[in-house]
Amino acid sequence: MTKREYSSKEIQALIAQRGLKVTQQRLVILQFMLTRETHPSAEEIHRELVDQYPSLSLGTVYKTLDSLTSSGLLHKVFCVDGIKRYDVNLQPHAHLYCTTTHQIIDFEDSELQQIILAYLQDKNIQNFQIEGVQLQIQGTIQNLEKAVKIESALTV
Amino acid sequence: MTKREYSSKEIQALIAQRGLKVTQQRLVILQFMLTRETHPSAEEIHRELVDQYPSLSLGTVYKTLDSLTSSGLLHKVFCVDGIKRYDVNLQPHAHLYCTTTHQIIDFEDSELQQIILAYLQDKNIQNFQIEGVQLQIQGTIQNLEKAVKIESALTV
DNA sequence: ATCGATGCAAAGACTTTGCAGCCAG
DNA sequence: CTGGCTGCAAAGTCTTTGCATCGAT
Repeated sequence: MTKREYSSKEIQALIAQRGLKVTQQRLVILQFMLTRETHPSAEEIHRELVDQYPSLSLGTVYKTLDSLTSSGLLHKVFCVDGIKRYDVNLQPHAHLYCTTTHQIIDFEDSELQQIILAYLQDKNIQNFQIEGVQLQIQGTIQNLEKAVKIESALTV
Repeated sequence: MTKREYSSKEIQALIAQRGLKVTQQRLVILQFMLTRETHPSAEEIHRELVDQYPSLSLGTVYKTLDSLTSSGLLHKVFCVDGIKRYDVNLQPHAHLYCTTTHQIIDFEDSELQQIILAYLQDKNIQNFQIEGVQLQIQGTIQNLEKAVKIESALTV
């Protein structure tokens, strides 16, 4: 599964289009999220970026994740461990959750999203206005060695 | 959507079968969970029970939820709000999550579960052994007054 | 120049832990 | 009895908030 690369210009545009000021912190955090397949928490993001940007504060990471989320650039991920995690949300996708390693990996499949949404719209649930669906597929990663390789290649 | 009633004897048996001591607190908390369609957090459970059982402490609620979860009587629910919630419904089902009130309501639909599982088995995801799926449907409860009525009818 | 964004620190919310005493088995 | 469980309080973790200062537009 490959993510396309985003230039600094493109990332600036994504932020500006939402009416947010294009600050160094927002650029850095959004860029970080765009290069990740995993779904880091605020603390993980801060820990990974603070070496390169020592003045970046944890509070700013939280505030930035909030504003990027309310402007639709990120989504919160639901997760049993009770920690808020974030996901760059450019297309709808499901999550593979490994019950052994607790990793969350993207599973992009627009057909499946379509099927679920179509089914639900057809059902026409009483008194509930659907905004979206999130699917988590629980299981175990089989070929662990290979999976870890993929992971580390992505997180360089 | 109707839940079957459980007698005190049955609830005692559920606890004892797992090798846990049958204490007043565990009885009360499990009974409370069994009568709910929603998925309360530890604090909500405590708030609702403390009037009737004034000595019940919040710490005990947390510990009880932990032991009931590790013995398989409850499940943790995946939830974007970062709060740990628990679920007693042992049949597979989806959750309706209201982004306004943060309520989680069960949505039982075995056909939908079948459709999703069949689709995924057909896809035969590489290096991943599926154990199950969890679907969260995000949106807003429309007819709030009516919804609250349903709610209170269920929780008597 | 303006107003939103940042950094810092303090407060807040949620959860876990430690331990003395209690009670189910 | 006795080992597991409870209640209490303190500590821990994660997140939000308030405010002076800064910087993008």
